[in-house]
Amino acid sequence: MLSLQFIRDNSGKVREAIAAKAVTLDLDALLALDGGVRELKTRVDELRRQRNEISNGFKNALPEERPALGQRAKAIAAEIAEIETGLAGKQAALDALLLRVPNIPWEGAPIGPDESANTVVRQEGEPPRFDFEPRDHVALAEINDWIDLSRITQVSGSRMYALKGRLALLEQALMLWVTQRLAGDGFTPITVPALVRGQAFFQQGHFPGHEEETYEVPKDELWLAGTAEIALTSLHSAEILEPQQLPILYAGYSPCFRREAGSAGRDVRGLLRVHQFYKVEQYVICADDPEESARWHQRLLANAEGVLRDLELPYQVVETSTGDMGLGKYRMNDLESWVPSLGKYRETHSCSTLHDWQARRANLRWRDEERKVRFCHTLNNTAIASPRILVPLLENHQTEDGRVRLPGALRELMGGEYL
RNA sequence: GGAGAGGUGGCCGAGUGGUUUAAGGCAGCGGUCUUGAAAACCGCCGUGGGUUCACGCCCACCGUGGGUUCGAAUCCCACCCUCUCCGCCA
Repeated sequence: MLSLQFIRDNSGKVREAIAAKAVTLDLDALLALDGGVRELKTRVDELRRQRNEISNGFKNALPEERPALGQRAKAIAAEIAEIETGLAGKQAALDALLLRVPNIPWEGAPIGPDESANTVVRQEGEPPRFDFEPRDHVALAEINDWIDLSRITQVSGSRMYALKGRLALLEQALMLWVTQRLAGDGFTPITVPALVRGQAFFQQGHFPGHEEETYEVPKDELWLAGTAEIALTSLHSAEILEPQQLPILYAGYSPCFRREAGSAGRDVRGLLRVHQFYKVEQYVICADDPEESARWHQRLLANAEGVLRDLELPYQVVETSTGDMGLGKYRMNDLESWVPSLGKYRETHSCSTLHDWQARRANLRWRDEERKVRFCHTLNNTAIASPRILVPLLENHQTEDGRVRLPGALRELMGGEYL
């Protein structure tokens, strides 16, 4: 969400953002509604003032004057009610449009309609060259009895999986390993619910628009979040934070649920795209200083790169295009890890700066040094998400005999050189 | 699932129809005093919106939405939420 004031004053910029992000939104209709709402509000406020004046004088009026005063107040109240009916409609329409106004993207973001416009910033590490026929992660896991992909479908359907043995252990070890390194870096480990209210999705920015991708539990009016970001954004909603509370750094762990409704037929094999997974998310609430949030963006990115480096995975940093970054984002960098069986890099991390777009929705504010109330900035990035990370991890580190050699950083945790 | 209690400003806590943004206290900010600090004393201290060059003025907000009334934090109705106890339970 952007402020109406900003939209009014910068309609050109907003128009460019709407085009760059390929959003369907009639800005002129929005501005017209805004004008209408303000005009009606001004009239209603003036009528209210008149009514209040009468009410306040009522007690001191002579008894014989009171009926006439009452009549006038009632007439004004009727007029107010009539205007308010129109006002409510306009306001609701305006609010609905306002939720669809995109954030202004970073000037350096490639402009384009979708991921085809994304650019690779740099690549780190060398994709491995195997002197044998490498297996994909499903084959590797099956050889080692680390996975059940077929039986589990009778329990839960497609895009479900069961990890077993050392691989099940590895998943939990990875979560702990990543959480501990973030905790050592000043992030507060926090475990949050995946079941959240619809309101939290609106605050985070996923709703309206992405309900189809989200599991709903209608009986309890709850939804299953696809990321801890939903709960973490909502956690401090409507708060006014003191300067000394900022920045807030979280390493949020949660199960994540995604319907993958729009991705039928894509990545159906294995662990790449599943309905339920587990994730440690880096989350930052900081002051609304673009330079400061830019620094946090780099820090979140560096943290994620550190994880990939220590997992000894080749990866590339992607500058996400305007059309691919989503409505609320200012800047987005994906990290894509090398997946040998596909012969390409696949997204394992996604780092986003939202400026105050999300904080406005969540009504998340802070009081600056001059005691002025301002919206915060929020950022987030994956720290690790499993089982997706297991795909490059298994495939890049496989040996000819079907084993998986662990990166040095995990050997102590897993008690051995091999998984 | 059953029963009860309660939702007032950053926090605690008064307030049951009339200028109530709302007593009082705590916290915070500024000042006096002090070598400094503490204490004491004095002052300031909610959010959003509209309007104004500005000082300011106006409107709304006491969980939410309706209703009664000239006038609602206060009365009525519905709903939501939180807490406690019991039951069930990882």
